[in-house]
Amino acid sequence: MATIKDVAKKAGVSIATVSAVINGTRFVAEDTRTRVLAAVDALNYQPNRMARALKQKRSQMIAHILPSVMNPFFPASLKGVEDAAFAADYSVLVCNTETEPARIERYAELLLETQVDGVVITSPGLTAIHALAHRLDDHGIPVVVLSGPRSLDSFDRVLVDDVKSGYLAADHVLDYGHRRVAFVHVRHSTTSMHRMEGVVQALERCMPGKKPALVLEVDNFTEQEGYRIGMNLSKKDGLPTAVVAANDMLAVGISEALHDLGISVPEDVSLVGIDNTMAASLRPRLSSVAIPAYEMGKEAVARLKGRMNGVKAGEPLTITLNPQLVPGHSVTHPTVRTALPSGRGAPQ
Amino acid sequence: MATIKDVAKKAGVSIATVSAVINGTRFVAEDTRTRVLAAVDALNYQPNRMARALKQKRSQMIAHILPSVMNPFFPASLKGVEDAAFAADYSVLVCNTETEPARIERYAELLLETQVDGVVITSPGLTAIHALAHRLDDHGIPVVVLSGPRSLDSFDRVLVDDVKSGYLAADHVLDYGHRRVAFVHVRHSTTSMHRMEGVVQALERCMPGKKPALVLEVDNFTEQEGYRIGMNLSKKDGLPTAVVAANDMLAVGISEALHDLGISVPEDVSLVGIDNTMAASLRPRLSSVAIPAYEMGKEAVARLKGRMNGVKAGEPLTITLNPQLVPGHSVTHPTVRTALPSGRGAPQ
DNA sequence: TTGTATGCGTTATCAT
DNA sequence: ATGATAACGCATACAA
Repeated sequence: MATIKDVAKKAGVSIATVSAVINGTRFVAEDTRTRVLAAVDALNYQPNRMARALKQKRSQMIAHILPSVMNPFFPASLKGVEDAAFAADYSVLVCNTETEPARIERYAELLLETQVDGVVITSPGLTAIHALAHRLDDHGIPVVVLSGPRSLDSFDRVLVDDVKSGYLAADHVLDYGHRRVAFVHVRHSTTSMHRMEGVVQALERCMPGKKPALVLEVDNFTEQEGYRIGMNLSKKDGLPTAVVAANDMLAVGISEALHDLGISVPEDVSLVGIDNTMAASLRPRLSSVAIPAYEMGKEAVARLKGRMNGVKAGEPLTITLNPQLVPGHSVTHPTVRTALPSGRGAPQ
Repeated sequence: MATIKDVAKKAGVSIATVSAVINGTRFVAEDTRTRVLAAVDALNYQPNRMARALKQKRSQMIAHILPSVMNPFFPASLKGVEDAAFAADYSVLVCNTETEPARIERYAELLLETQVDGVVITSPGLTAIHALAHRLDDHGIPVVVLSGPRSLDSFDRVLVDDVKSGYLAADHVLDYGHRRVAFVHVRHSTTSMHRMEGVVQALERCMPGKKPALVLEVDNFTEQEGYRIGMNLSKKDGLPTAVVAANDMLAVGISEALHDLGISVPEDVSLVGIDNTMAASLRPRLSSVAIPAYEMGKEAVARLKGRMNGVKAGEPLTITLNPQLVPGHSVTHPTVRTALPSGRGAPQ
């Protein structure tokens, strides 16, 4: 690889001049400039980012920490992050934590060693994540939280209104006349908690003082957990007429379980998801609440850029984007047979 | 950030000694070693990777070039790459090209500037990709091709037997008695071409000399294209009894189109995908041929490590992994009405 | 308008 | 067994 020295020699100038023409950091006569550029071209010179980073103490790299690249929500936000970073000449380091504390801690070290300029964190609020965020912050590395736990409130955040997401989902089935609505909640997830809150609000508004939503708990946002709870859906107080799942992957699992139980969607049970990541692949198409993951990724990097370019201090900024209901075909009116014990005609 | 100098001062030794104890690069007395480690601990010292990279000419970073993070196949391989890289203390730079030549070219520059130690390329065989691969190679940067075009045959490759994938998919429906089999092919994709070849082989073996598969062409591996072709499935020679899609995303789109047309899977038409990425979310569960994307990612990094540690020259190595049929519920026996006028009982 | 020289934080060579 | 010091490739303060 040609170095700046080679270019300088070939162009018959000093390395300072070469640096100047490359970075436009000071005036340089037109003819020398062209000589330099010619040399650059001839030698196929590429500035060494490591050297530059060392000198400038900026690596032009950001990291994106995410719990799992297999949940389709994250590739979407990752793409947003990558697009924005690419446009701003930053590289993106992916850090897949699988929510394992050991990996998170290891990544904390790594990112510090790598001198990344900023970090976008998407993750449930594990203590390891809190430690990581604060550790980065202590070293002056900007952190933006994307759709994370509300407890990370001393950082810039790009959030979506989770309460509203839950509200929209529940409201949708209520609109269709459902009154026995179940919510499938993920334990220890603040996101899920907020979504549940929205569900509860919608029910309360629709039927003041009435029995609240039926809540079923699972351990994480996976299809497997959805399947598991789906198989047990009728165990507790009998089958609900509508189910709101804390996310789409759960909904997929639930749908599968219902299918295996011979219960059909939406004829017997209506189903709504949140995230709108898998809607198209479910038959019938899943009604879901879309979260603008891609935009959130872009926005997160925009914030990061702000902080990296000097806006050191100042109040933490929170941007909240809006979820949006995307109706599919998994919700319909409750049928007589599931509503009442009497006369079960097949209302075809 | 504390530097090696600070540590040296605090421990009352030279920086050479500190470096030695950190890297285990030479003997150092037990007591000084402990003093150094104490200082490291006290100052929370983290070696600067940029400086190290500059000196050693190795950045401990690899890049993963992929066409789109939204197709679930790629997150799977990305995870394999990331896992293996993480275990070997390498960071992963994601380079999402969207198969846009401009982005690919820009990434070529970037990777050279960043001095990545190796690159895993997953991509269709665009000329920009060829250029990138050879350019990296010219600079001595190891390249491993993961499931890419066969034309990149001067590089190490981790492939899957695409012909066999197609064969397995077709064989599956043939086993069920289907004789009118359509293949949905993606134009300009060598992967799709090989899969088609497998389909053709299976048909030829099953019905020598008979009319080959019905081939329908689309422009890329997306659900949208699948939907489009699905709506036109019966246009050409009438409805086939079974459809093999070049990948799962296409299958999802096809399934959706069929649903919209009132044609049910598998009662009216059997459907098989390839990749096994979305099987679980389709109802009925999609029968598909699994590609070991995760293992391929791991294997690719293993090869990369080999090349990065000295195995400079030598024949390009190709590893071929095996696809595997994963039956779902989207395939069944052809029904009388779609099959032949004469007597085929509905077996079971 | 351009060149010289220093230092960024490491590793590695050469001494001692 | 350990210390000085040069060099990695670049940006930049200071000279000229």
